[in-house]
Amino acid sequence: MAKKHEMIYRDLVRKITHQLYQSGTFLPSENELAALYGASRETVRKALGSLLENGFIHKIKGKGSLVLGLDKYAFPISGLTSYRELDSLFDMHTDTQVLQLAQTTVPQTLFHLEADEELPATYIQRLRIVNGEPLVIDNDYVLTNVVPHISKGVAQDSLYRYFEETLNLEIGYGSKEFTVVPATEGQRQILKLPPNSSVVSVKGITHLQDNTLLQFTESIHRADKFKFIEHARRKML
Amino acid sequence: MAKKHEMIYRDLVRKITHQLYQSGTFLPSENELAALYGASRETVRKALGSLLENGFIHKIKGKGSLVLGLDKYAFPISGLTSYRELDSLFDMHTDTQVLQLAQTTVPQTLFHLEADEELPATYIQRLRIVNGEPLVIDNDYVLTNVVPHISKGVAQDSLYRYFEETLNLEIGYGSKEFTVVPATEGQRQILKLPPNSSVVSVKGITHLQDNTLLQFTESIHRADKFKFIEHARRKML
DNA sequence: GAGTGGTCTAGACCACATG
DNA sequence: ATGTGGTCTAGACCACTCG
Repeated sequence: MAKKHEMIYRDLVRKITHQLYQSGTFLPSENELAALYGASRETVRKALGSLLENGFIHKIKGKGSLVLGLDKYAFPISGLTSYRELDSLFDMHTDTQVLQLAQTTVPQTLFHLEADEELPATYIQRLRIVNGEPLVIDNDYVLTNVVPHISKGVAQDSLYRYFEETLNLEIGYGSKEFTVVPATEGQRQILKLPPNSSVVSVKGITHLQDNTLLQFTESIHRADKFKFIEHARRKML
Repeated sequence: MAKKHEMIYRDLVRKITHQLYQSGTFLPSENELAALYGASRETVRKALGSLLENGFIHKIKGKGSLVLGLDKYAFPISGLTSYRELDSLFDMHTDTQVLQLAQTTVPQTLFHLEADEELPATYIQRLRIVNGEPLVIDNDYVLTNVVPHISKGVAQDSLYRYFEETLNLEIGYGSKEFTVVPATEGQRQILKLPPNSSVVSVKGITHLQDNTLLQFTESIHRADKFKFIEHARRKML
């Protein structure tokens, strides 16, 4: 399962992060890379496309692929959504507390569902504690017709690992919506927030590769600790 | 300047939004589309890649390209950053008020610059009023060595239009950082917010195609009106 | 003019889904 | 067995940059 353009992508990421290719310099040309990796130019270009998407390089026509990475004006990291995903990259002494685990249905108003829909689901509420501070409340609704049962041990560990490694479900795509809302009384208590605090609500819907609806999520983040960074290219469409 | 894969992309977007291809159904196969548009399959695939990126379709191996768009569980719109970009898509009775326009240097602490750097820039502060409500304060610092002068008329209209159409500058790429912070006294007054309000700060850096640093921006959004939606595919890298 | 990235092609083989 | 998308190739022509 080793796709060539992914191998090239990973190798280039490694060489950039290890500064074998330094920021401010140009990568070898596409033809040179093709020769280097024994690949066609289009395949190299696929790898470079991934580097572009993730903010590692910027391409300049007629000149080459400029390494960005550690540019002095660049913001720290690209494409991460809050601490939940930060945890997996850095060591942050993260703890997870399972607060609730029960059978219910997906709350209709929260996710803009039609009034008459009843979607049976396992409700999991978890508190994410980073460096001793309660930072995030994850509220997950996992549809029962896809995942019949979820144990406390699985909730404590990782839902995604359970889905992918044990159940062999393949995550496909999803959408997320970020808004800032006043904290509810319950959220204030759990996150130990002062009165009139705001939280960042990240609502998400996740589908499997085969388009099956899997999961609804609302993550409640302490607003003062929330950060989202995005790298964008000018879209010419 | 009509790139084939863009033409195909635009045509497919049109047909999806006009429901000639309805959500829940599959697009014609890649081979059929190639024949339809008189293009090679790889070119069609480039167009489909754009549709994928923008959340219009989901591809399933062995089956086809599933149209999403108006799926009943999908969130409304993908890839937009708040009202600033919403305005350009919908008619929203938007007004812009130029509050300040002056020569300064880019504030060092705000954008994590090194202490000894002095970047001369034109500072523009603008208030965005949507449907009579003051929603966003845009603070732009446009580097003087790239754009020597900006008139009030230009600030009132659109900086980007001026950069691209009049000065023929090509926007390349940028990064954005979203955080939630307490409103300053000045922001509270301008946005007419109650005490102890929070705002969403979107800090951005914009580069030109040739990698020249163009602009620093901090947009201050009313937190209760801010929304950001993202479509994500499972990344297999 | 030589080198670069941007686009496009016509073919090939594979893994997967479906009947 | 057929059709689908996923990957890869070897070549072509273009627009751009730079000496």
